[in-house]
Amino acid sequence: MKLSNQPPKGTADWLPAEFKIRQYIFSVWRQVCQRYGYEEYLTPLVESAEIYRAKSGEEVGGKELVTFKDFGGRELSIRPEMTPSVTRLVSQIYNSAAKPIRWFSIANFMRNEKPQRGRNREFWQLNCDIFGSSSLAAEVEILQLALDLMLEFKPPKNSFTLKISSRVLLKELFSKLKISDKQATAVARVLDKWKKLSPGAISESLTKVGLAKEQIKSLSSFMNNQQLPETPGGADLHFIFQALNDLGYKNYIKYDPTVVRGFDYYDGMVFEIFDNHKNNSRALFGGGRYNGLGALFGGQSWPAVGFAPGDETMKLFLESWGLLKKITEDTSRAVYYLPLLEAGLTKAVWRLAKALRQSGQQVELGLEPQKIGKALDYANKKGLSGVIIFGQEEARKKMYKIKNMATGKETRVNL
RNA sequence: GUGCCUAUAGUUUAGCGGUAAAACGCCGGGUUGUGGUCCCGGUAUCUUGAGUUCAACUCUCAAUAGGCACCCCA
Repeated sequence: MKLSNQPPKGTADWLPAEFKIRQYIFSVWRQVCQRYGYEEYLTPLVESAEIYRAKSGEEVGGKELVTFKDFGGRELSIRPEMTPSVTRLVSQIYNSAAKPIRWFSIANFMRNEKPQRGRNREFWQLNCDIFGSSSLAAEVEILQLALDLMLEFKPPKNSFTLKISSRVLLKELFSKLKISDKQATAVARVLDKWKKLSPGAISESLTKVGLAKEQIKSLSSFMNNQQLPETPGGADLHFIFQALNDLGYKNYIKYDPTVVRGFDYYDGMVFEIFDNHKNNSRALFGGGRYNGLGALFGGQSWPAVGFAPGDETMKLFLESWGLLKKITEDTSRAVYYLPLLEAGLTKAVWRLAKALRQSGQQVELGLEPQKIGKALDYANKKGLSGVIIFGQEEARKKMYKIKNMATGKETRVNL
């Protein structure tokens, strides 16, 4: 029987060329986070399945969950998101840790869903969070971090927009309109799709939830108003906008009441970063404040604000705006090729390779005897920066030559 | 879960009812210690199964795989 050499559906192999791209994205992420003083952490690939069932919602914590049973009959899941794991981690150390806690991680996740453009079953995410601060300064920092993560890739002007709103605004509005807590969740779901659904479909859905015409009208005028409402929640957002404007991010940020986000656990500021490219018009990633989750593990709750960009959407953004050319076009490697020009020199060549490596050089060794023409051809195709010529002639003179593949120049080095 | 599209060398694609082309890649040679160019050669049960036909890579149906959109979500 012939086995398929394709990776499982919804997963991807990273050949060296692809690996280079991912490494580039990850290293930019890591650098920017460290610049803000964030510390890196990692949790196990699997967690008890019930953590996700309790928290991640019907799809992500339900049929999209990849689970198996261990020998003790415990049901485990491959993580579909980081938030429950990091919440579990923080709950262990929260009381004794110096606050605020600033953490980030770069990890892979699995969701058993139908793959499509920008969405795979296995994907990687950066997770950034601040735990233990209720100050609006935490919101400002998280948003600034999100902006800097984008800007570090040197995107063109107007290539993306940070859209900000707050769940508090909805809360205030719901209370004013006398919408019950029971209705609130369902109403928020509908509002989340404001731009996708037609006005008719929206009022139909809202009527189904039990809202009166007047209530729907008020909701609609709120959603279409580009001005911040004059409420405590609006004042908080105003403070955030003011701070980001002062820091020079004015051109990238915008108030947008249609940003609601699907997850129920958001209870303060929420935001999404939109790709403005016409081929790729979508939310790249989002996040916000979620203060209530700590209680999941029995303890008290604590303030938290964070976000999580994914590797696939980020790569599409970079590709669309032509920001990966430098990475993909430069195939050169600072590696020397040391061919075996004579079978009799095998041991001497191995010793030379060892010595060069010990001095810090990257050396790729020829495994079988090879003509010098072939060796140069090989180094060329692999994009290696130089070839170390060490044959009978050189051995006799107790020296070797380094040939620079770009310039063709040879340098003699005595052994 | 719903809908649409696609399937030909390693890769990207052409092709016509009469037994397969190109480019690039890879391997070998031209060129036995000096590369990138050039030249020559090699590299395909046309996804699988059934049907229509004298004849199917080409038409029909099914299966399988992949992609895209919805749903959901980052």
